[in-house]
Amino acid sequence: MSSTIKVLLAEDQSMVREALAALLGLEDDIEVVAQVARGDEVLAAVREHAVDVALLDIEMPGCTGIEAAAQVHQALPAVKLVVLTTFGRPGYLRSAMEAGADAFLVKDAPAAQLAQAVRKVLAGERVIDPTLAAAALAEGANPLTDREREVLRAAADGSTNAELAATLHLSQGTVRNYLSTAIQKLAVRNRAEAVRIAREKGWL
Amino acid sequence: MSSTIKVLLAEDQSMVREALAALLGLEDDIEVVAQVARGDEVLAAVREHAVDVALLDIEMPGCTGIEAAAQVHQALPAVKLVVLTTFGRPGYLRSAMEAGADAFLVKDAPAAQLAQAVRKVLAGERVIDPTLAAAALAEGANPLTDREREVLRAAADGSTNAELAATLHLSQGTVRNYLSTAIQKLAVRNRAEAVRIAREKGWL
DNA sequence: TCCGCCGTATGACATCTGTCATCCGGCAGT
DNA sequence: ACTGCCGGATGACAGATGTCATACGGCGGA
Repeated sequence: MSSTIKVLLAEDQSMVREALAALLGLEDDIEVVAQVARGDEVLAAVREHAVDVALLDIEMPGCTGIEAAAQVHQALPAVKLVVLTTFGRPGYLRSAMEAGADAFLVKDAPAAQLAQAVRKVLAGERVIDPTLAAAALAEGANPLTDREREVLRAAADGSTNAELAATLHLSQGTVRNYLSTAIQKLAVRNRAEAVRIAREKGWL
Repeated sequence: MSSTIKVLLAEDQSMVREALAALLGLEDDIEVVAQVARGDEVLAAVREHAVDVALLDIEMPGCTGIEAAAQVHQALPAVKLVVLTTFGRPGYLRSAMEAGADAFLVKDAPAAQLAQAVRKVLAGERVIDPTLAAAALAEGANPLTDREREVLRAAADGSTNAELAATLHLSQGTVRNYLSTAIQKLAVRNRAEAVRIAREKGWL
């Protein structure tokens, strides 16, 4: 391999993004050819700059890094995808893998792993934290149905049943039913706990 | 000034911390002499390495960057303090200033501001985002009493009144009273919304 | 000294939430 | 064709939550 690895960085916080760029800039074989701050700008930037590896944060405006990964994976399957996240939520790992990600890193891993991951995915390897992989397998899949998830997500901001019913075009009773089943599936006592647990697991 | 500026970096996510170190390492006049991942390790590290400027993230295990700032400010008032945070919550800015911080930066500001802020605080200047300063002044002070805040914080995880009463050694009725007054002060409808709003404002 | 606020508590009341049984239509698998 | 699950709905009920009036001791300011 003679030429450098072309990397795109997608991360909404400029300071973190540019800091990561500085970090990768220290590596001789890696070049950050593009930076974006929104999920919905990833695909175009990857195309434009003939990127080898895209480094995607999950929490971004526009669309999540996981959705961006899915778009890139479908349009340009040769591009390698590294998903980088603050939260080591097992559900995120699962979704990232289903979206076609080649690596999944949490931001509290040592910085050296970043450049290593870039090189490894380019060599065809997959990079996943074994602890997290175990957790993802242990906890099983998301037990919530689509509707239950939507209602729970809408309830996360403290909306009342009446408001939920209005915004989701459902009857109040139905809202209560969905929340009730979600509460039972998550083995908790009330909607607030349900929201918290679903968030922690990356199921929201 | 002939010698370099000695900086301490406190940030719990290693990847971000080391990336910021790489960023600051590009500056000739700045040297990162210490890195810690916990708030409660800041003071000792500042002492040990004769730090000129401490760069503190707010969200950290052990204690928050704001608490760490207060400790350092009291013990070693000559050390300059830069508070760095993901969330531009006006209440955070207010607390940081009260704790003796010299600069307050949000992570989605341009990376170049970081090194600049380090130099400016050392020159005796204060660095504060004007928009955020305006927001902090506009929203006024935290209207919640100590107890109301504690109860609200304890309620944030979805605990029930009975659980709150038990952990806080209060009667259930008192818990309800505190939550009720907090709900009214924040002009919301229920505890979940109260938690959300208080979080957003940095009052929790 | 008196007023006001805080922390704490009680009781009563209205409303919201969570549970359960039951129902319907649609759709996928066997 | 039958079964099960999903989305959607109703009604009844129990328990949790939010509101209000009221009370008491302590403490700080006018």
